[in-house]
Amino acid sequence: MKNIEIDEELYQHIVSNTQAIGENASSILRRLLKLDSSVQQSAPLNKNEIEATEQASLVEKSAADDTEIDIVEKFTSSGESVFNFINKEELAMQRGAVGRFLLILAALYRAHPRQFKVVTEICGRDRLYFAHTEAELEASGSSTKPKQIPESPFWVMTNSNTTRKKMMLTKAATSLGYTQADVEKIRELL
Amino acid sequence: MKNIEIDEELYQHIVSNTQAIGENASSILRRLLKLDSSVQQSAPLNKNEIEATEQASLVEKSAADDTEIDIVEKFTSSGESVFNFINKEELAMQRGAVGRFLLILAALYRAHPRQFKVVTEICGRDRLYFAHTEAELEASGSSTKPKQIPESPFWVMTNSNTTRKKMMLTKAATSLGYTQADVEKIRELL
DNA sequence: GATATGATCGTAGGGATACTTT
DNA sequence: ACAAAGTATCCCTACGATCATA
Repeated sequence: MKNIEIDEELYQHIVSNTQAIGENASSILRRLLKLDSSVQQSAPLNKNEIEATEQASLVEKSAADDTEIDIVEKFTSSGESVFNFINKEELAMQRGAVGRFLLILAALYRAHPRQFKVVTEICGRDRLYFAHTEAELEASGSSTKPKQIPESPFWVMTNSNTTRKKMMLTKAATSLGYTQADVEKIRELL
Repeated sequence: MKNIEIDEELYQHIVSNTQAIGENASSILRRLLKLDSSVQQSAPLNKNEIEATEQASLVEKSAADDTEIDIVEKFTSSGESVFNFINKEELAMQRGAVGRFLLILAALYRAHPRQFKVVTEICGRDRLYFAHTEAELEASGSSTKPKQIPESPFWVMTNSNTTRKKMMLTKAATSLGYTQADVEKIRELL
């Protein structure tokens, strides 16, 4: 993802062409510029079709990268990489970074429920970032805004800027054994 | 100045259209979007809007006050009711009533794109509740908080309590020809 | 300084409720 | 004066950039 700076008026023009809740700038601009979008969002695909498509492209991409064959095979054979638990549309629908953050973490947990506890070691100078209880996080700082990772017994600290949330994701994915390339992909989901 | 986040590929597309050393993003985008560099033009109609407009005028000409028969025929022949466009999980995921409200309206629009314009007649004492543009709603009151109904050319007024939002849904569903029982089901989705 | 981390506080959305109009 | 209907203010919560601190 890249950030560009544009003037107020142009910004309003883009915003006024939003066609879906939570639609991002890229999607709007691609429509306005009549560029192909990688994901066709208006097509009435059902869930199975979407999943099939996403998995296909995932395998394709990973298979092309021969330095990481071992890990790729492990993930794809067990079917347990985060990418199998990520729903792009659900992500896109989130109002802010916190929603996406939690969704990505939930996917990581679902893919690695047993190893997930290693993320517990990721923390700041004083503050804990991940824990099993809300209270632990609250006790480690002020206004940590703990949130439960959906469908998991873990909690995360949420009071940080987006940069730090990305860093947290990066560390978590790395701890769980993802390759540099996949870590990057995960980070960019936020 | 505003910052927007766009994907890598789109960024490259924009960069590759630079026409002067040091040209900024706004300037490039304005050229690509064919926007005047001094005065904001009104947003060009998108495909949906154009289609809706054409369809609307057709309906107007052919069936001015026989809307109901039209609808009944549509139900029985095509079997396209809102319930085919409602995704319960998506609904449940919404943070507040506004999100659900918009999703339900979007489903109603998808099920009845041609007849949907009848909802335009639903309004309060001064405020318009539904319209084709944000500006119309804004002009009809203060802080009306207009929101676009996703994937549709319609906008709704959003600054009301939940009770009124339910009422709006009830009226909309009724106008579109749903039975008392189905109207009730739709209302309760919110 | 320079860097890393913390957490305050400005901003925006949501919608109940107090207020206004009929 | 009272009620009903409708409006929009304003309080609350969430988010996360930015400034404070180590």
